[in-house]
Amino acid sequence: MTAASLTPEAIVDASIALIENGGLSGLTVRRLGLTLGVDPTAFYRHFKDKAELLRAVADRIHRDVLIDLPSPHGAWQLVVRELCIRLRAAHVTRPDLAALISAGPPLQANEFLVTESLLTQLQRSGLADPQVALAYHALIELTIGSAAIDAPVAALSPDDRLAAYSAWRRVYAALDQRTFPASTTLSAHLYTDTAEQRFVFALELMIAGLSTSDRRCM
Amino acid sequence: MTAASLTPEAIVDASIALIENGGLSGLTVRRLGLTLGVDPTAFYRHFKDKAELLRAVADRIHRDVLIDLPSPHGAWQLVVRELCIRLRAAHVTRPDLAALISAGPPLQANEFLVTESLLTQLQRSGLADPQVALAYHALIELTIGSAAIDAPVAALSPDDRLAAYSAWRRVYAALDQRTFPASTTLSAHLYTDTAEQRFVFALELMIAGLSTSDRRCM
DNA sequence: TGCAGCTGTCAACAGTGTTGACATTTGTCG
DNA sequence: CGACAAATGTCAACACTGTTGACAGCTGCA
Repeated sequence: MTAASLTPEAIVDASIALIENGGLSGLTVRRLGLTLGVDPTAFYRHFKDKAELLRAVADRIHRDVLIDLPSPHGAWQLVVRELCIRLRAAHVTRPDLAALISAGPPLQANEFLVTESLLTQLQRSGLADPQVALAYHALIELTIGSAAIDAPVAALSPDDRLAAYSAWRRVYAALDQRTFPASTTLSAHLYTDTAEQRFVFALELMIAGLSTSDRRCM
Repeated sequence: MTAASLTPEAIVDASIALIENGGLSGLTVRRLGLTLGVDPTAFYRHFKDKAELLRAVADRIHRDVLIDLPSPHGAWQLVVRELCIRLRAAHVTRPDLAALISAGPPLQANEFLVTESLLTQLQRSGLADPQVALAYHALIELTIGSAAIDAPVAALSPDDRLAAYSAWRRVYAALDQRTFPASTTLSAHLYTDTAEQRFVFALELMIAGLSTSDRRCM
């Protein structure tokens, strides 16, 4: 037992701090020991692996998704919307972390809770059970995928981010107009606003699709 | 200038081969030199970085997305559907590779072509230009995100994959029925069929949403 | 012929995750 | 209370990783 100077919680805290400035690659076993004032390998007394640590970090991040969720009895569309926006935000603020959420069931407590919340809301939509499950997968893939893609940009300062966006628009605008007519024409509308706004558009698209019963119009 | 025994093309070929069995982490500079029968550091004569190599690999993968694309003059919904399915397939067969496609404009030729194709089709939908751009972002995030999430599972053998899926269903089924009523009830419908089928459901949902003009029904 | 540049080789550096042996402290039980 | 066992932190080391610099050889061109 030993009145351990180190606890799993403290290690996860330090890990998140390291990730928040420096990205996922900023979290190394040696740096972890350094910030905790402890030998690097002491970490292995509390976690089997670095992978196990990362799972614990992911779970900690999921913890904040559910607190103060506005009444789960409103329109299911709004609750689902809010849930997904929060889930994305939780991932996007920790660069690269979403990338390690592979397919598969959650292995930690808080992940189960998020899943349960989403499924509960989708059940209220009146969809049949198989469709509820499909809708769940669809929302998760969009949400986590969006976070994984945007995380590197989200790590930039607001100024740098806007600069990056306008630079990217310019890349499309500078293409040859003959071979890339659509790209050049639309360049002014690509990467506008924030990545979250663009995500919300996609999310509402998907939720709207779930709301209409006759959704097989192709 | 020396009848180089090594070419960028050959290096990219070997890199893809290494990635296809062993995932992204299977591609190391030393292993690359080993399979090419050459000193590991010879690689740096043709690429500035490993990052530059990865960008070249990504572009090579995008090359296969557009070939033999069925008539780009059919219903735009069907062409977009096919494009996204191919794009996802191209990424999912190379584990972890989708993860390195961060936000931002393509930097290589073939990526520009894929973007141009998608934008062209979306223009045919009759949406206004800003909505076309938003739709493009939405589809890309869903497609690449889905690939990034499913890639690790796709790397398994078919048997192992089905085994994993049923194991995951069992995880949800085994939860406490009181605190996780939705998860336990729906466990039989989670992770059914293939990941691609589930993706197609999400994709059709989104395309259907784009097809209806009055899509703001929340 | 000679020079210049491209190309592959070798040794080395700083960094990574991880393991084993060792020492110390702590809690539990006879 | 004393002794044993478990838990915890320390240290050195291993097998990796990407990357750099100096060196040597070959090529093509002036």
